[in-house]
Amino acid sequence: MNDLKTIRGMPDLYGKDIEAISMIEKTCKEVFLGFNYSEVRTPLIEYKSLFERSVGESSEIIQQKEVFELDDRKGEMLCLRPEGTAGLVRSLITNGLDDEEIKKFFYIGPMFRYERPQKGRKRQFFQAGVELIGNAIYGDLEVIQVAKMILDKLGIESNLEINFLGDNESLEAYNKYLDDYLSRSNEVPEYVKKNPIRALDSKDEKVKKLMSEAKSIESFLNEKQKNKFLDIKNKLNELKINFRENKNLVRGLDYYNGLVFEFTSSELGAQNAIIGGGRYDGLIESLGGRNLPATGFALGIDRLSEMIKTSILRKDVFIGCVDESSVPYAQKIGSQLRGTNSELVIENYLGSANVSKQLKKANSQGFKFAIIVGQEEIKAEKVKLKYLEDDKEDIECTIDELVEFLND
RNA sequence: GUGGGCGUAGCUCAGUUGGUUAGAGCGCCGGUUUGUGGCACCGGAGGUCGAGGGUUCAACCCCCUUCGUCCACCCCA
Repeated sequence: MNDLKTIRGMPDLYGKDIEAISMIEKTCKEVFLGFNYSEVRTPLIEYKSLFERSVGESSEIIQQKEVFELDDRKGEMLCLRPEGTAGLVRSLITNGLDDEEIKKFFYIGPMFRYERPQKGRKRQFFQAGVELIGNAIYGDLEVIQVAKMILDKLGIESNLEINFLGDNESLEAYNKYLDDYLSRSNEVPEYVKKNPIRALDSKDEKVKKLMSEAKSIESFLNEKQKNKFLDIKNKLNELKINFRENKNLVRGLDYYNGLVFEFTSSELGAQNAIIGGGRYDGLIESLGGRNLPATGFALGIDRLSEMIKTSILRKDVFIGCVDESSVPYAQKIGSQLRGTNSELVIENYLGSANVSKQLKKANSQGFKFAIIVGQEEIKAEKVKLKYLEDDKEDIECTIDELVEFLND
């Protein structure tokens, strides 16, 4: 009965939706490769325990059962990956790549979270991300530059927010302080009690009011950490990258520390983060690898795609036919054009509409040129090229001349 | 997991206090035009009214259940 429906939060993507998504993926890939990051493809399914150990027991992803679980028939609990970093770090360790050399990786692909869908939030969604692993000087800055370049290339307006969380010790101390501080009130929601640092970006008015009197995370940083943050801010200014310091910015995954950042957009409603990332210095070691520092970010491809409305596909030549027997000649023209220039988008019309309707189609589908072939053209070994966009005279020429013309 | 809105043609949506044959625009197909587009006109196809149950002489409309979708909480990219 309902086996023809898509399942909740996992729509079919077609038309403009997928146009925008694949264009963004292409742009991401170009930028990643341009910074010499190399691709890693890890499986969509991993042991669930991997995420319990990385993303963290206290994160909502694990807490609220936001992972799609499955049984492997041998009693092992598996799950669809809810994010990309854990799998990538796992593969680094699994394949013995966690040596001292600086490594730059990227990934693009679907992620899955069992959440209630809303604007900018699906159960299957697409992320692209980078991980910069090893003792990289100013690695935080490079990663931000990569993110910024993607947004610039896509022409997307956004705001960059940054914060500095310190190391695992200072984070722990701050969490302890908050726990203690918040326990004064009995109006603190459950999720804040479990992970007190979440009180920082809570939208709950009572929590907000309480937090306005609390100490900031800054007061738990030592001199070295404060200087590190100051240095990063100065360098961002030198790079002319605008940012806003947001002392309430925290990330939901337990492994983050040090510099964290988010690119946000006001166009997207409540789910306004389009890129989020930061440092995760302890993660590799805690998963069983070496003690290597690392930083990275993840980018929400679906969210960006909602900000791109205009069609970006270019269509060049529509080749139609007067009658069935002209089709082979039309296909010969088509394959010659494609053979000399694989960038051209060429439609060989295969339907049976009359010439007038064929031209209407060519026009409404946004082609730049149309060619209609029939017996006259075949006999004369010529083609007539019509301008659909401009009001110019038709061009009559041989196929070779046509190839030459379209390659200019 | 919580709260609220919405499910009628491929798309966007009308549909009266429950009443006979469920509509429009866009798109699609055909024609006006048997070899020439953007416009216009004419015609056509396409619906188990999301699904299941109930109330009723009668349900797209009321009730229950369920699924999907949207918005917010929450979470995060």
